[in-house]
Amino acid sequence: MDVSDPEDPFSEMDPQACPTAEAMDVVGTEWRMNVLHDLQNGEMRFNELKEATGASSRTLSQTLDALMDAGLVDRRMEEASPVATYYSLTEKGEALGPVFDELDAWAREWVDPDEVEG
Amino acid sequence: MDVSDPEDPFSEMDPQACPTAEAMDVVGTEWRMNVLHDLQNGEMRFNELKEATGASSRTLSQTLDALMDAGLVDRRMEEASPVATYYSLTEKGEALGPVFDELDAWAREWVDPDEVEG
DNA sequence: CGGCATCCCTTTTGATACTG
DNA sequence: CAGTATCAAAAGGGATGCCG
Repeated sequence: MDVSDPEDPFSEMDPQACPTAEAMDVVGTEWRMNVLHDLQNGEMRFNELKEATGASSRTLSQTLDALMDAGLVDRRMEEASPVATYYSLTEKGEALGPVFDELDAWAREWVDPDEVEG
Repeated sequence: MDVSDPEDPFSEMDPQACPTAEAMDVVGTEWRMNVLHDLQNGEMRFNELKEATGASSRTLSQTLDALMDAGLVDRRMEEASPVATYYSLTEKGEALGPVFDELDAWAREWVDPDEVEG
């Protein structure tokens, strides 16, 4: 009479069950994907990312927090007066490049701006 | 004093600006990615997806709705008595295969179950 | 400039119940 | 089995103000 069904392979979606599930847990939000995508072009400052993604400072801040926490993004701060912060991909983050490349290819092939049919 | 800054290249993130942005708009949620990923292995029934993804019937229903709306998923219903519905990827949906392949590869390479360092 | 705190509204999601 | 409807809780996200 255990709570969890013994027949069930993974009672409640253990992310461990499938690495891809873990991956989606980390990358699976639009904000995170957008930031990651934008950073593929190299390091960017907070406000640059803010404008590029359209996120509010609060949202961007949280997103970057999550990404740094996941080890996908690195922060570099300059000790200057107005403070300059630069965000960039870690090796782990850059390793996602191929994923975005494929997504990009897919988008260009299947997501047409006007659903062109002619 | 207009609300939108004339200097701003794309006042409010036109998805059209970048096809990839569009793509992320369509695939960029964990539920959608999970369903899409699960369907890569072939057609599945509603309840199978429900158990596989851990989504509630309401959530799964909405997710499938969005995916069908985006033309990524197809529905096939059998006119039997208890009603059997099967969901599968459309050509457009299957075209996302490489994306998941890459994501999978990345996950296996960078997302270790125990963060193994040995 | 970077980013945290607060207020508050919107969206998402889960339970639960009900229908064909 | 495959959903839909309803309700209430939780998370997400924007606006604004403030501080280092």
